[in-house]
Amino acid sequence: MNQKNIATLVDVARRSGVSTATVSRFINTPEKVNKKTRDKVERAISELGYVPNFGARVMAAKRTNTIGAVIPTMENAIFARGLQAFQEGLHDHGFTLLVASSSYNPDIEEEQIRSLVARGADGLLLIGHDRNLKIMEFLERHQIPTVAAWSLNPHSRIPSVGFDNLTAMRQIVDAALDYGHRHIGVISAHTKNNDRARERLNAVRLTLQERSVSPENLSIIETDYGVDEGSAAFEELIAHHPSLTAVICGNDVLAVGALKRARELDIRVPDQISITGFDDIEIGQVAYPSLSTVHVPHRAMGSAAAELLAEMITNSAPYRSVELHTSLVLRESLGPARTSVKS
Amino acid sequence: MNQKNIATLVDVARRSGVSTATVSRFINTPEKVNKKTRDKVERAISELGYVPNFGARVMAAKRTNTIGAVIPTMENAIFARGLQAFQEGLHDHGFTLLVASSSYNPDIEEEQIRSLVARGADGLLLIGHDRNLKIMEFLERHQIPTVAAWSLNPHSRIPSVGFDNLTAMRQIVDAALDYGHRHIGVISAHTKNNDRARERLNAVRLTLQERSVSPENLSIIETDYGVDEGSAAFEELIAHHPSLTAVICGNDVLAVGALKRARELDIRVPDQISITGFDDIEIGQVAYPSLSTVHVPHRAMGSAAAELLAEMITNSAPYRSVELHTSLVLRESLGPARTSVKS
DNA sequence: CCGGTAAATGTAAGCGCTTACACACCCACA
DNA sequence: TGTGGGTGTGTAAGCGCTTACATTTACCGG
Repeated sequence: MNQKNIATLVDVARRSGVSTATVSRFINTPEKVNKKTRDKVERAISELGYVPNFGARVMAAKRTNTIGAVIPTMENAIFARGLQAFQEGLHDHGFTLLVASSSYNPDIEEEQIRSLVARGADGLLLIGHDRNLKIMEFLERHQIPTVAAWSLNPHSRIPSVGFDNLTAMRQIVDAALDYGHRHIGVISAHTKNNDRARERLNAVRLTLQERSVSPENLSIIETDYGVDEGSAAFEELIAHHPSLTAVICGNDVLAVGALKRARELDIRVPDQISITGFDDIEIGQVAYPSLSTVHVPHRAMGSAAAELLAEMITNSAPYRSVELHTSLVLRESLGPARTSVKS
Repeated sequence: MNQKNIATLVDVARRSGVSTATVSRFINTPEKVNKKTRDKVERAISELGYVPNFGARVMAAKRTNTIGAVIPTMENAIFARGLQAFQEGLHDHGFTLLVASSSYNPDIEEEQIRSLVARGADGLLLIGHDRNLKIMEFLERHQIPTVAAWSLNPHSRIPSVGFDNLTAMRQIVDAALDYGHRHIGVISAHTKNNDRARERLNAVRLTLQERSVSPENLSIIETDYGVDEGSAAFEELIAHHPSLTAVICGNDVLAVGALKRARELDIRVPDQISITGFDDIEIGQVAYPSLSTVHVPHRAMGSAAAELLAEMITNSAPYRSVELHTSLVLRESLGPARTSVKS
């Protein structure tokens, strides 16, 4: 025991009268040690309250059974459900999940990735594909199996587990156009360093173009993530563009913020204006009116990511991506465009 | 370099023509290294893309600048905001946060605590005070500074950063009674292994008793955490107890579920029945009708916990708890009891 | 009773880092 | 010119574990 009074492997070995190797075997491959020895060691361990030192273990064995995930934020619900499923999936494969958040800041993301790798993460889950070359090379050099989720990019050096944000967003834009909306506002998350937001925004542009709606009828505002931010953006949008009949939001949280402000301003949704979201998280179904949105299979995505990563780590399986599909959820907040253009 | 092609301290030392000690100093205490040497080492490090091995570092230095947090769930929003503030506070003190979740299962919580400690966490944030003696002793033996949040317990061996759940819940029960409610339902989270839920439930019992409302007028249902669980509990409650005029929920998520089901059943809130929450998370203000609830200063709690923990680690400061205060948030979902007892 | 094989255990060499201690300078001062 | 005291560096001993390899033990058939 050292001054901190913490038992080490050596203490256990001494106490149970065997060698350190045997104790180590007891911990890692108990079937290779004799039943009687096993009992002795077990007793010593519990008497001493011994816990293997993780750092030492990693150093000697070079694997940690730990997977790291770096997500943009813990504060909001988007990633929570998928992450929970991811964690459950990993658990089934004997891995532990460590989560860190980047606040949507690429420098912090890089720092967190390095920190997780230094901590011996056997694999990594990242969100999206937007990150600089340096960090990608770092990951390659360290040969850390990595997958990117919530996004799909066949050109990336790392496999994706996710859905095509462009196609997904198109579904709901098409729906809005089908309802007759021709003057459309968009509340988007910041598109810088965020491929998901960028693709969703792009989807709006492309769909309008395809269906011959003039770009002049499109008003876009980018904002931070958050309910209040969504509210503020909504108010600004309709103040400057009173002719809008639909506001497409980049995610449910922004949409719910817009919904809330609409109610506060006595603007009836969807009678006077339609509002749509993206993600299909709980907040959208309890909102009033309930939110029309794009359903993302968060849990399936988390599980698939866990599966893929486990595969990559244990069999060093080849590059493989998993594509998931989204679906339209039509609830109350999207309705026909009002006939009179003036409110 | 080893077979994995990862640079080590030795490689850096060789490349920059100095000793390993100097490289180590460069990393930990650069001011003790001569400017010229510093430049050489710096160049070598960046050329090699060197990252210190965390395990080795921990083993040799015995501190990690890492704080662990074990929360019951990531899937829902309750802990998210406080945790984000906690993380920000830690960051200011140079600590990194690692989060693990226990799914409200004490065995998993214990496993996660051990895992975090084995990983060299310098300190720990836990939720509430309900845990067995064994794990408390483990923490003491390893001398891991630990604080418990979201709860307050002067008798615990570890300091609290939180609020008195009993007092807090009383505020809203009193408000309901003031509105004339005398037949009250409660949708509580499971109280086993959850001191917060237990105290909140207790608050309802005590308050009714003090104000001479018969326990027979109180109907309690315990359920898992979740919107759908709240909905189901609400439906069951009113099916069995049609005379209820108010339903007090243990948290906002359950309350929002109740609200949602009420709307689906065409029960007008608060005209026919009042519903209250606890926590004051976003989902409550976007719900319809908006939720009357108890505001918990999540961010302040997270910051205070970070402060306290940093203090405990760096100065090994003495035991000190921080009490925060909650406040009533009256929105739409709580109103006067309907005069006719029958709906 | 012996050689041979398999099972169980021990020995000891690292893993990549930090840090106590030793050593080499260089400068100021007497 | 010799001495005291910085300042910068180097040397090398661990930190607590895993694991290749060596050794011992147990048991088999002949």
